[in-house]
Formats: sequence, structure tokens, C-alpha cells
Amino acid sequence: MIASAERRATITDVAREAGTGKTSISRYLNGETSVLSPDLRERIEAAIAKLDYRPNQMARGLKRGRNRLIGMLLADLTNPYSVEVLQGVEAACHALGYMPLICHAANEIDMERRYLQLLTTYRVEGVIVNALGVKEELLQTFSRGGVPVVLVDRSIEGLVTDMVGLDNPAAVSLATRHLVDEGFDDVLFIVQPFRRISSRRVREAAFRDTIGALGAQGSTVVLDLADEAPALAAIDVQLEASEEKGTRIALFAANAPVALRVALHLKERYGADWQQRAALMSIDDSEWAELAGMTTIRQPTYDIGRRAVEFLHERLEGARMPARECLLPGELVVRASTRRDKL
Amino acid sequence: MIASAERRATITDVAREAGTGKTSISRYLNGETSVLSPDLRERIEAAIAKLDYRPNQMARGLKRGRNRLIGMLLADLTNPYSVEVLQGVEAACHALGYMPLICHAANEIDMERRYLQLLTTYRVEGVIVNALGVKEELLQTFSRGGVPVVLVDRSIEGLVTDMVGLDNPAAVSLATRHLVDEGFDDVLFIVQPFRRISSRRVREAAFRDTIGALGAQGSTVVLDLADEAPALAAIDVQLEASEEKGTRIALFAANAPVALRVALHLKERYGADWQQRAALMSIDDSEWAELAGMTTIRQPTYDIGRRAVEFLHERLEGARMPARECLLPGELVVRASTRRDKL
DNA sequence: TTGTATGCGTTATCAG
DNA sequence: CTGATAACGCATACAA
Repeated sequence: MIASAERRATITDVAREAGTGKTSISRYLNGETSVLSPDLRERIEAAIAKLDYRPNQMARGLKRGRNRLIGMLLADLTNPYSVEVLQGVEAACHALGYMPLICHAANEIDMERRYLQLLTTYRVEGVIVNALGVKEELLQTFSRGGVPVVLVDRSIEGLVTDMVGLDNPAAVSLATRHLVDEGFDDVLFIVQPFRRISSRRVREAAFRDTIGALGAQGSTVVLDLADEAPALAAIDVQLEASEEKGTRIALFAANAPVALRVALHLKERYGADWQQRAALMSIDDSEWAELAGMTTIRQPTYDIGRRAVEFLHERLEGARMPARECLLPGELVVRASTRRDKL
Repeated sequence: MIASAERRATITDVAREAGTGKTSISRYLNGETSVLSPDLRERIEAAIAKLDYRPNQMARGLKRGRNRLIGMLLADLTNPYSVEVLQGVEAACHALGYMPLICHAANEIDMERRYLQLLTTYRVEGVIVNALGVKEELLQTFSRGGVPVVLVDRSIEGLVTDMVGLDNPAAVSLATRHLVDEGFDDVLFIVQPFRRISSRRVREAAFRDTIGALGAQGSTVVLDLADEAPALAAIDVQLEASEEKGTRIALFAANAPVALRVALHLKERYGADWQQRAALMSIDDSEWAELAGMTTIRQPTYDIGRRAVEFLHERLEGARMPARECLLPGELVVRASTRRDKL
């Protein structure tokens, strides 16, 4: 029988049990172990073990002004990208002694706002944000209050802060060149409404640039997952035109959710063997990509999460410097869907 | 310009600004609004707005002993099941005014232990656990200390607490009957090592029971995702035997990760049109199930998460009752993979 | 080397 | 109705 009942031991209990003052306990806890006599140290150890004492982080944080809490706002955990970034964040937090306070907006924009409020309330020391649609001012509150902010995947207009994400231009260029190299005459870039999300915007622009530079044929289709019909119809038109003209057309999805939606549509259109009849690739290497034999760009998600925490950590350690931008390279994973001999 | 600089306003600042005492501010914050004169109330409101004041949850928690924090320990966020449960948890927490402290063990058993420690340290009011391999004693610490525990998906030997999950016997029976109804002569139930995980154990047992009751042919293959070769070989043997004998055999994966692994294997074995050549179904309706045309049992994941929080909430409100068990029904989602006319 | 006193931001107790 | 004042659990300046 270790624990008493109902109430966790406090530092005072430990002090009494060890027959000393709270200060010594506090010293022991904070590793100022050299300042303690071996005897006292032993008594303290014993007392802690006996009472199963765990220092109260809340009280600790209240006193010293930092509670080791880091806010992590995710737009959509349903997107494997987010989960992977999260893994990196967690690992880095653990290594650096932080505790991530994970907030999942589930694609709801006011959830996002509410969570941001909550994070304020819990006095997180810093925030990592993969935002859906927060406005610059909301985050300003943090940085203005001395709470560093790191953006992930996308930047926010009017807000200058550290940001880490995929090197979109390079990634899109890599992918587009691959398609052209494989002999596709026409490429359809499919992306969610992109005006307001920087990463989508950059990807779309990079696509047009690359296609242009290569002198190849290509166009963009905007797919709104909340109203898919128009985009799917547009895709069909292109597919049919291509079939008529006898050209080879490739579909390039700007991220995993889009890829899934398009894949489902292709399956509906061509049947179970749609993979033999259409060429689809995408950014984001989701778990079913291998199963579908789909070529992808794999994002360095884990590193993105890790870097984000490191950025935060540096600021928290007092580093004073202009906003940084860390763009990590994506990796082309070639699978059957875009093979030259395919169509 | 709302906020000052560097330091968030405290209740004292607000009191000074409003020309009153801290007590009144506290009263205002806690909704004891009827006890305040309209005039004072207005001044307080103004002061709060002007200073952009946010009460400090840490201090609050320290004082009143509850910080509205709920620990949520997840074994593996890579499993869509977990993410979906999480959605339910988050929604319920939000509705009830709790903040979930999400801990992702990422399939590492000592991560799990460390996180459990951390949760203690942050004095969470309750914990929801989807455990990988924690031992009963670790959780005992919580319940013994008056911190309620709710188990999700699986129970833990030697620990009696509230638990919520899928009604596995019913779900497996439903699935197995479906397969037999569709005319399969033989069913291969594929499951990860199941001795130590109650949900897997129950599913396997339910499978044998149902197959027996139906007088049908069936057997179990144990697939260890860390050492897949033996299981995959075993599957191949069965597949070949079935082909020779000319019988119809179905593969029944006990969860999504297993289903994915098996699907990949089938693709390797049969090529891109493996879906036409093999019949695979699974528990867990992952996002690619529709794409692969795979029949599944969809778990009521969202409700599972919601119920877990509700259970916790009731305990936190002081409900005193024996441990409860909430088993929610799964839903059979029939797709092409198990259609009668298939093979 | 050790202990005392004070305060972190809130709420609760008790007087006015 | 309102406002001092004492805790909550801990860390730290200071004293011993």
C-alpha cells in the first residue's frame, strides 16, 4: 500500500515525512543535488518513494512562469499528413522536456478559434499552428504576448513568424517533370480552393510555372470537397477530350484528401481496374498509395514536426532573430500509376 | 492596441482597472453575476475587454483542485480507429468544458508509461485509456488517487473500471454470418497476436464460436506486423489449397492495420486486380475501404469516444457506482469484395 | 548545508 | 452587495 487515499502528496508532506523543510525537497527535485548532504538526500528519496510523490506541474508553472506546455493546433487529423507531423512534434517535445497540448480543429473554423483561446488560458509557452483559417490577429495575440508561434505547412497573410513546411515549388516541379518525362502530353492539376491557403496557392503556381517552362500542356481544376460535382465534371470533360484525341493525360492531386476523392471518382468511372485506365499521382504518400500503386511525393513530415518544435525551443531559450523559413524537400515515390508503358 | 506588452493581465490588473477588488472579478468570472451591481458589472466587463484578460487555468486549478484537464492516452494514432475515437472525445470534452490532454504512445510501450506519469504530474481529473500494454497497477495509481479511468476498446486484466468499445461478439458474428451467407466455404480470420489484448482475444473467440455454430469451415492466422512472413506464408498455403479444391475462401481481417497488410500481400500475389481474385473483409472501415471495394464492419467510433467522456464526467460529478461496460454495435458495410457472384 | 518567508494568480472565507 | 485576506503547491531570495 503506497499511496494514501484521495489526495496526492504535496511537497509539504514530503518535507514532513523526511523531517526537513520544503526548500530541500524543491532543491532535490530541481537537481541541485550537489548542495544536499547524502543523508538528507536519502531521506528525501525515501519519503518521495513512500508517498509516491509527483510534483504538481501546475503549481510549478505558476511559480516559475513556465509550465512546459506547448500548444499544437491541427486543422485536420484525418489527413495523415497531420498525424505524421504530430509524431515528429511529440518526439521532439519529449526530447526537449515539453508537453504538447494537442488541439484538433476537425476542419471547423470556430473550433480553431476556441482552441486558440483555450491555449491562451492554459498559458502555453509557445504554439505550433497548422491552421485552417485563423486570421493573423488571433496569432498576433500570442507573439505580442511573448509567446512564440511557428507555422506548419502554410503561412498566414500579414503574419511574420517562423514557419516550416514542404519545399512546394521544388516538389511540384519534381512531380511535373516526372509526368512529362514519362510521356504524358497533358497534366491536370487538381487542388482545393487555393486562394486562402498559401501552400495550395504555391503548389498551383509552381505547377503552372513548371508546365510552362517545359512547354507542356496542363491546366488546373479546383475541387471543393464540400461541393465536388463541378470539379468532377470538369475532370470528366478533360478525360473524354483526351480519349478522343488519343493523348495521354495524367491527373496530379495537390494533396491526399484530393487524391482519395479523385481516385474514388476514377473507380466509379472506369470500374475496379481504374488504375489501368487512368494515371493519378499526388502530393502526400498516404497509406493506401502503395495499395493503389499510386506515384506520390512523400513529405518529410516527421522532420517538419521536429523542426517546428526546435524553432520554438530556440525562441523559448531566448533566441532573438528575424522570422525564419524552413522548407524541406519532398521525395518522389514512383509507382505503377505513372509508368511510361502504362496507357 | 489592446494588450500591453510581454505580460498577460492578471486578475489584480483587472481589479485595479475596474477600481474594485479581486473578489468581484472572480465572482464575475464564475458567473455569480446576480450578486453584482449592474454598474460594477459593466466596469468589470470593460476592464476585461480593455486588458484582454484571460483567467489563468493553472492558478485556477491550483486553487480549486480541478483544472478541467482530461488525459487521453492513445496507443496508435496511425490507426484511423484512434483518430475517430478522438473526434468523439474532443467533441464531448468541448461540450462538457474539459480540455483533453492527448498522449500518443506511437506503439511504444514505455512512451505509454512516461505519458501516464506526465498525466499524473499535470493533475488531470480523469483518464481515457486505449492502452498498448500498460499493466493494471499503473492505472490503479489513478483510481486509487480518486482519478477515474475509462478504458477504450480493450480491457486490462485485473483492473475493474468503466470501459467502452465495440460489441465484438455481435460484430464478428454479423461479419462471419455474412460471409457464410454469401456462400464462402472457408473463412480465414487474420488477427494480430491476441493473447494480451482483450478486444483481439474476444474477436478471435467470437469467430471460432460463430463458425462452429454455423457448421462452417474456418481457421485463425496470427499476423505479427513486426514479423509478417510466417502469417503471409500461412495465408498463401490456405489460398492455394482452396484453389486446388475449388472452394471459395474469404479473408477476414480483425482490424484495419491487418487488413492493409493483407491487401498489400494480395496485391503482390494476384497483381493489380487482386480485388477480383480474392475476398477480403475487415473490422474497421478505413478511408481506403471504399476505394478497394472492401466489405467492412464500421465501428461506432465517434460514439465510443463520446461515451467515454460521459462516463468520466459522471464520475467526476460524484457518481458512485460499480464499473460499467458499454458495448456499442458495429455496422456491416457490404461492398464488392464479398459479393456472392464474385469468385 | 539547511530552513524561513514571500509570492505566482485564483478562489474561498469571512467580515463589513 | 463588496472587499480584505488566507490558502492552493511550489520555487526562490535571503538568512542562518
